[in-house]
Amino acid sequence: MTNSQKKPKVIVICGPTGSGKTSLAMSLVRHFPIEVISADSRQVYRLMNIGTAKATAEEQAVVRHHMIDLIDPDQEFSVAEFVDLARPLITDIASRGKIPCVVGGTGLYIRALIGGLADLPNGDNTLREQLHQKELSGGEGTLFRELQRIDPVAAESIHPNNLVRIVRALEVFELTGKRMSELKDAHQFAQKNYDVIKFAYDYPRDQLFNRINARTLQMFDEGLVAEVEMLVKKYSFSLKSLQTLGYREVLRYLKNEISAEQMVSDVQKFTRHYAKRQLTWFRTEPEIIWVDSTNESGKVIQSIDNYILR
RNA sequence: GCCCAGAUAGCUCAGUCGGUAGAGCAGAGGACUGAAAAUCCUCGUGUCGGCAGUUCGAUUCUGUCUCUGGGCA
Repeated sequence: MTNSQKKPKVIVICGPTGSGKTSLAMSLVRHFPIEVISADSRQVYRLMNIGTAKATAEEQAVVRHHMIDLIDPDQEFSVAEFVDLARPLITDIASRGKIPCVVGGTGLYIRALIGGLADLPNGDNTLREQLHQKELSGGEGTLFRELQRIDPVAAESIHPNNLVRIVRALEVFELTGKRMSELKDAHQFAQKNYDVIKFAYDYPRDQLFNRINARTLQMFDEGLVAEVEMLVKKYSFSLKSLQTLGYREVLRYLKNEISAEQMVSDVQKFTRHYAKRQLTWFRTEPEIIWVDSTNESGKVIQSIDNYILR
C-alpha cells in the first residue's frame, strides 16, 4: 500500500457565491456516500440562515452537514478554529467509510484545511486595539513604518493602506518575537494529509451575475430583513457578525440610512464584488477542475468515479 | 405654442477664458496564512446630441434642428 492510498480522500466543491455549490453537492449524494463539511466563514453562525444561503433543513436531512451552526452570532471565529474542528471530522467521516465533501466559498478556509496553517499565534483583540490606538495617536503610517523596521519583508508585500494586514504582522511579532514573513514563508500551505479532488463551476460572468441578482431577490422574499431585525433585537446593532455582506446593508436600511430599493441593489452589487474576489482567489488555487456550467454534474460524477477507483 | 435650462464614458455629472477631456459609481484585473462575506491595491478614448457657420483650429462661440427636464400660456 502506497502512502497516497492511506490518505483520506476528500472531495472539494469551491467557487464563487451563487455558482451552485450546494446543488452540486446534493446531486452527488445520489452517487456517492458523502457527508458535507461546509467551508464557509458565515454559515458557522446560528440564526444567520437566509443571508448566508445555508443549506435548508430538507437538504440537511438528505446529507449530513458539518461545520454549520457552531456558534452564536456574538461569538468570534477564525480559520484556525475551522481547521481544528474540520480535520477530526475528515478523519471521522473517512473512518466510517464515507467521503468527506468540503463545500464552500471561503478560499482561505479551504486552503488551510488542505495545506495546514503556519505556526502563527491566534489573534489578540486587546493587542489589536492597542495597535490601532497607536496608529491614531502617531498619525497615518506609524504602524507601517514600524513594520518596515521589524519585518521589512512583510512590509514589502503589504500595502501601506492595508491596516488589517499590518496590524496582524505586528501582532505576530509582538506575540512570538519572530517575523511573520519568516514563519509564513517556511510553511506555504505545503502539508499533504489528504488525497484531494477539487471542483468549481465556471460560468460566463454575466450569467453568474444574473444568478447572484436573482438569488439576492429570493433572499429578501424569504425574509432576510426579518432575520436581521430578529438578530438586532436579540443582540445589538453593533454585532460584529452583522458586518457581513447582505446583513450590513439591511442594517443600514433598518437605521434609515438607505431606502429599501438601495438596500436590495447594494446587496446585489456587493455580492457581485465578492464573487469577483473569490474568483481571483480560486484562479490561483492549484488543481481545481473547472466544470463548464452547461455540463451539469455529469463530468463531476465521472471524475469522482475515476478518483475513487485510483 | 412661447420662455428657460440641459444633452460630455455603461450611469450621475465636472470641465475646456477656442488647441479633441476627467471624477464618482458601474465594470475589469490583482493581493491575501488565526478579522477572509473581512481588508487592501491597480486600470478612464469617449462621433463631448445632429447639421451648418465663424476660425489656422470648434466639444467649447453663433445659427438651426432633434430630444429631455422645468416654467408660462
